[in-house]
Amino acid sequence: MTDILKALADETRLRIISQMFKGEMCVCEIEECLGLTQSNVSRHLNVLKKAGIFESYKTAQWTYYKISDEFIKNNEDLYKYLIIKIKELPFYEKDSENFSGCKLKNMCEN
Amino acid sequence: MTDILKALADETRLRIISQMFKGEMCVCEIEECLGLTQSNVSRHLNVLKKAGIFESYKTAQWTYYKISDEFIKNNEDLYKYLIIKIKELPFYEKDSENFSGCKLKNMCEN
DNA sequence: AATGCATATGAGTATATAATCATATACGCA
DNA sequence: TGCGTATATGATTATATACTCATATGCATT
Repeated sequence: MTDILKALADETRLRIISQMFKGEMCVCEIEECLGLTQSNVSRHLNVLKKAGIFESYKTAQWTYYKISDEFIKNNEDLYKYLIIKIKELPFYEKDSENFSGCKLKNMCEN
Repeated sequence: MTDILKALADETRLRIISQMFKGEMCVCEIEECLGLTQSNVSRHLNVLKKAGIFESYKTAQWTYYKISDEFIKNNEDLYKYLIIKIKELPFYEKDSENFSGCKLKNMCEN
C-alpha cells in the first residue's frame, strides 16, 4: 500500500496514468504526448510497474504499458477514486488534446 | 489531489492516520503511542492538515487533531480504501496495542 | 510574575526521489 | 553484418522531503 501511494504521489506519474485510462501505450507515445524525455518516462513507468499499478509486455522493440488488472481488482476503491479525480487535475485537458494528436500519428504501429 | 496523495505517501503519516480512525488525538498522545519526537509529529500533522485530511482545534495548551469531515465527504472512495487497507499494514497491530496502553493513561485530559 | 507543559517552527543535516546525460541492449530491416 | 529505432539503466546532479535540535509561543497554575 505504501508503495502504491508513493507511486501515485507524483504529478508526472498521475499525468501518465490519466492518459493510460484510455488504453495501453508504448513508451514513445507517452514521451511524445506528455513532452517528457525518454529516460524519464522509462523510470516513471518502472516505478508504476514495481508498485503493481502497471503491467507491460514487449512486441518487437516496443514496450507497451497498461493499468494492471490485478491492481484494479485488488484496489477497487482507490481505482474508482483515481478515475473520478484525475480528470479534475489541471493538466488533464491539455494532455488529452496532445494525446489525441499523438494517436492520429499512429507512431508505434508495427 | 496531488497534495492528498503526497500526504498519504509516508509510512509515519499512515501510522498516525491508522490510529486516528479510532477518534481524535492530541499531539502528545500520538507522540507517546507511536514513539515519535514531538517536533516530528507536529510537522507530519501539519502536512496532513495542509492537505485537508486532518483538522484541528485547540483546548488550553493541547491541540487535538482528527480526520476532517470535509475530507471524508469529498474523497469517499479514497477514504474507504484507507479504512480497508491501513489495517493490513505491518505496523498496525503493534501500534494499536501501544495506543490502547496510552489511552488508559488518560494523558491529555483537562 | 515565574514556572512548567504542549505545541509550533527556524535552521541545519540527512536521506530519498526526480531529472538528465551518456551509454548499453535488443530488435527489425536493408 | 551493419544501421536505425525503442527502451532500459549506470552515474551524476538537482531538488524535495524527513528528521533533529534548539528555541519561541501560549496557556495554566502557583
